[in-house]
Amino acid sequence: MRLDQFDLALLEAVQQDATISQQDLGARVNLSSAAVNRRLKKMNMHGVIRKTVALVDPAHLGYALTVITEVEVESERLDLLDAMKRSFLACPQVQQCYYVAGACDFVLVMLVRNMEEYTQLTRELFFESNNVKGFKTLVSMSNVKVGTAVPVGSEGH
Amino acid sequence: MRLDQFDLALLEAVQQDATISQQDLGARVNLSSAAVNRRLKKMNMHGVIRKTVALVDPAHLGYALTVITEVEVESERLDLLDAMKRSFLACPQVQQCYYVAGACDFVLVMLVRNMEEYTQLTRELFFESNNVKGFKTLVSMSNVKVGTAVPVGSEGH
DNA sequence: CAATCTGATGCAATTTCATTTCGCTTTCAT
DNA sequence: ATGAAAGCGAAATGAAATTGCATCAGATTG
Repeated sequence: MRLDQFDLALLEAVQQDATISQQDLGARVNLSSAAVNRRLKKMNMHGVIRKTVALVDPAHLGYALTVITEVEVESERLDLLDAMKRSFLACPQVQQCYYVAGACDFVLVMLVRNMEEYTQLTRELFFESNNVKGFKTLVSMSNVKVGTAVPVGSEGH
Repeated sequence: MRLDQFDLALLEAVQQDATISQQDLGARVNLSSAAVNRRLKKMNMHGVIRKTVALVDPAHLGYALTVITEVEVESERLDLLDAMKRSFLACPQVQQCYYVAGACDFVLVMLVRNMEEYTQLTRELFFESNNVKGFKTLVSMSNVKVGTAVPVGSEGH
């Protein structure tokens, strides 16, 4: 799908705040609300906008700790990796999981209430997997930036 | 702010999809649309819901690569750390930045179009900082999970 | 124990917003 | 030129959010 300057401006706006009315969006980018509606609908259908969600403050739900874990696997057999991926996907505390090339194999970003919850999770996710050679835990002292906005400025793809 | 079962159910729902109408939400949790409206407004005001945003697919904007960088700093002087934090915050490609205890000092999750863009960013963010002892780059081969939903089930805080 | 205060509810009226329709303009390839 | 395709704005329609109001349950107090 081809995106013009209007689309990009809309994306930039709704990435910051999806509650702005289409009228206001139109005023901001110089378009009628009908045009805004059509463009947003199209971008939703084409998957440019994956979804629109409420971002909840973890602290208010008791999730005070962000922990980053680097996991090294024993075997790279595909079925074993898939099983691990599935267990990470299924775990609500796992906010993000990347399968990476480099020193380790998986990087996880997790949200936990306290260290006990984390150690409990390591048991479930790592020890019981039988395919984890080792893991390194990094505890976040400060979540400097936790953003969701994809850069939109500069050139198109 | 105290959250009851209704609030939690609402949070769970709007974390998945913030476009559901308040009527439908009400039907789902057994509440009138007015009550849903009031509860959502309250949670917005109290910061339980930080914001509601559209999640954009990076690939559609040409951001094909996710890179994780572990940065080790030279000095932990507060003013120097703050300067670094600010430069990370200001960089749109930096999706997340954590200041961590452990082997390294910062963990960054970045979104870039290609490796060139990344090496360019390392120049701006790391080499020009004069406070980076070294950094390790992990390239994501598979973004297994990139979620935003804070766990809501189980016990309250 | 009764009075009262608080916070939250549902209903219904109102207002705001999203969505569709329609006629018009532009672009581009015939 | 000409017709098809794409996109626009204004206005009509339909849906949703918001608010006023009467009410109710639970806690607090005299």
